Amino acid sequence: MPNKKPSGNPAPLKPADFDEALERYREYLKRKKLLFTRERIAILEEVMARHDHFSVEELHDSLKANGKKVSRATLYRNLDSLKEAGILAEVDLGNRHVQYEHVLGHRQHFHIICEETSEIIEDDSVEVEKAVEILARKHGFDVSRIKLQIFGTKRRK
Amino acid sequence: MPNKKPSGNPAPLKPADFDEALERYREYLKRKKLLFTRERIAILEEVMARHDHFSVEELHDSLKANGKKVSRATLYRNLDSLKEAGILAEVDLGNRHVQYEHVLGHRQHFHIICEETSEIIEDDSVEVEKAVEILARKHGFDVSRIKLQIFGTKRRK
DNA sequence: GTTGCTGCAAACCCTTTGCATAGGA
DNA sequence: TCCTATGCAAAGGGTTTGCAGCAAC
Repeated sequence: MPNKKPSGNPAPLKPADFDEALERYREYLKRKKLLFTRERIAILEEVMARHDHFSVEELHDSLKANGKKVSRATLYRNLDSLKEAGILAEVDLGNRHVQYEHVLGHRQHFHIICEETSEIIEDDSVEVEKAVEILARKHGFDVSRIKLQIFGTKRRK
Repeated sequence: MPNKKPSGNPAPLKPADFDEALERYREYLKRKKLLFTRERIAILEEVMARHDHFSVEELHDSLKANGKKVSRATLYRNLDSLKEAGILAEVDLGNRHVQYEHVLGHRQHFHIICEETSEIIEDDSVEVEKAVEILARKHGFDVSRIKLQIFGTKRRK
């Protein structure tokens, strides 16, 4: 099933978010004793510039389109560090492809996926968060990340 | 990260569940004008007999171990129909491998995943379900399936 | 008997890896 | 300069597909 652009209430990305991401990534790299390379910055820029869900291939394409030459191998080698740094997250949209979205500058949000049209809505809910928190506590867990996909169909009036 | 067996409050599987699954699958196949083959039944048996999370490879192994020869190709070709019939579901345990669990005979449940030990706990929560329902309604959605993964770490006392 | 399903093996696609070279610190 | 990161191309692993034979109905 094809993917549509998400809609709903995504939190806006402030211009300062790239700087924050850069700072965070720089600290992460230093902490892990990894180098601050031109390719890593290019990938970070591209990740922060995209506000949709994208595959590795699409990220590779948009890097190329913007004149930033980064090989696929390098891309793959660096995605995990962006995840670990809390900048990037994998999303499951029910379509068997690994897709990503940047997470810095966006509120926690969940995905509501229409099984008929593949429309994707993003939204958050304090009530869901609270209920999840209570469920986790019950088992002695401290929550670090919630992945929620709601599959269903949109009612037409 | 390796996988441990899930624990928590999984609903028990009644002996009648296989019959129910068989009936449901038979109806599904008839409706879709697909044949009721020996291989399809063997796969269904194996899927219903396993109460853990399993990969396609593991399912193939246990079929073989039980003397049911089904080729990998046939296995792959039929998993989608089991999903569509509402008997099987994919689960995301954060480990980049596609895994399955049978869903018939089990209550809806969520996965709580420890990021340190990979321990997996399964449990449900009416409160979470209600909050999700409300979130979906807000966008005009009828919910058909909820996938929830809670990542965190288990507190040690 | 007809049509769809299965098994095999090859093809495919996405991701990872080995190695020589380039480039941060 | 030292050592890590990159690019390339090849390897790897999981999944899909074409085709000939086989099994449901």
